[in-house]
Amino acid sequence: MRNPEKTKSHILNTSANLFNKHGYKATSLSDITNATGFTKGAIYKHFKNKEDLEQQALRSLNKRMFSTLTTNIKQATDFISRMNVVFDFFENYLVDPPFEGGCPLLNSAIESDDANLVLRQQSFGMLVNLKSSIKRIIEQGIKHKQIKADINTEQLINVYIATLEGAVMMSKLERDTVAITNCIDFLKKYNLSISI
Amino acid sequence: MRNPEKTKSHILNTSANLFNKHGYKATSLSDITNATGFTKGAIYKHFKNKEDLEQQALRSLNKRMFSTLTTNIKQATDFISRMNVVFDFFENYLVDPPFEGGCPLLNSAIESDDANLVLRQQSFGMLVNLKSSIKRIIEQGIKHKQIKADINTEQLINVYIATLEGAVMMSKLERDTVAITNCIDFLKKYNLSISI
DNA sequence: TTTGTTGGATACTGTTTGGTATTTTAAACC
DNA sequence: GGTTTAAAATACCAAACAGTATCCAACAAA
Repeated sequence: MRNPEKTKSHILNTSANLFNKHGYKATSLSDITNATGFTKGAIYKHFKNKEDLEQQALRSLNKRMFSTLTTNIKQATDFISRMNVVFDFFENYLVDPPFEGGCPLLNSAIESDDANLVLRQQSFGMLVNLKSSIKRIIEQGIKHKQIKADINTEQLINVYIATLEGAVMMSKLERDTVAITNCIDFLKKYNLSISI
Repeated sequence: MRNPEKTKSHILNTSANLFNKHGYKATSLSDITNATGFTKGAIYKHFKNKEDLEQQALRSLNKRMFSTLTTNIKQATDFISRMNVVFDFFENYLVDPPFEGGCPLLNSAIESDDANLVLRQQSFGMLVNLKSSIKRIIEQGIKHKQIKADINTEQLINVYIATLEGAVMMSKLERDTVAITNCIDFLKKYNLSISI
């Protein structure tokens, strides 16, 4: 029962989880072979080298992350409920995680430095995507007069993301959801204050 | 010209910078010997093993972090200016960094997992310290009627730290101080809104 | 049934890793 | 000035690492 595509996606998914949970540098090929049940032969059949696997794994996490986020945003109809989707999404990293290890954007951003240029660029790209998703929500909110028009959009985007990502870090470190729920409550209250 | 104490502190400081910049796992002993000019003999004379060095290095970063923060807080006299000290402190991670690589709390919190228990506990301890520093500022602010008494102290602490840490991550990734200055501006405006 | 192709296992390699044993060398003391 | 002590350099080690070469076995096509 051979299924090369399934093999590749299995390696990709499990290694993505390992990378996100333990770090890219800290996850060795033998960790991956142990977790997948496949051997190095299978890995090097489908991926050029470990760096390539790391990049494709992060891209996979990226896709998983944004596919659920954007579909959920689309189902919401106004500013408040759309932002609540974003909040739920971050809260789920701790309450009902789609994969272990917290937010892949946060993790890859912190780990990647100049020695790991491509990974850095991918993290950067994820941040750009997240920003533009939120930007759309805010601009729609202004356009449809759901929130005040005089808000500083770029600033608010940065505040949302910083607060949520920082809260994920805190709640993960404390193994306690208080930080993330506190931050979300705060942001929700703020959203009400700018609502019309 | 031998000076064992100086040797130890030199190894400690340079390795702390390397750990904070490139990661604990990613920094090898040969990286440290190259950066310090000393050999493994010197390292293992002063430190039990690499793990011990990592822990002492993080403790050193912790001290450096909180010594400047607490002395600066003491010099401020009211809630607004004390919180501005905290904001400046975080902003300096990007504007005038005391050491490379950003916030050691954030970095060690993200990298450390169950495989690195002691490092995790140290990160946790740093977060606890930071929280209690801010808690004191808020409580003093309430006590001296500088801010409203009905604010949710624990929530606000979490919001401050999350926003600042998240902003450090963003600004570091973007190589741009906009995120951190935006977040600080937002928090300053909030502080004004709760001031009496 | 045989043959060609390719997915995946196995065996192997050179390098780097953290760590140790030993040696050299600088200072301290008598 | 010779001897002791300890700091640091050197030389080594086994294990782990990423990566490669080879081999085997499953499927497809003939």
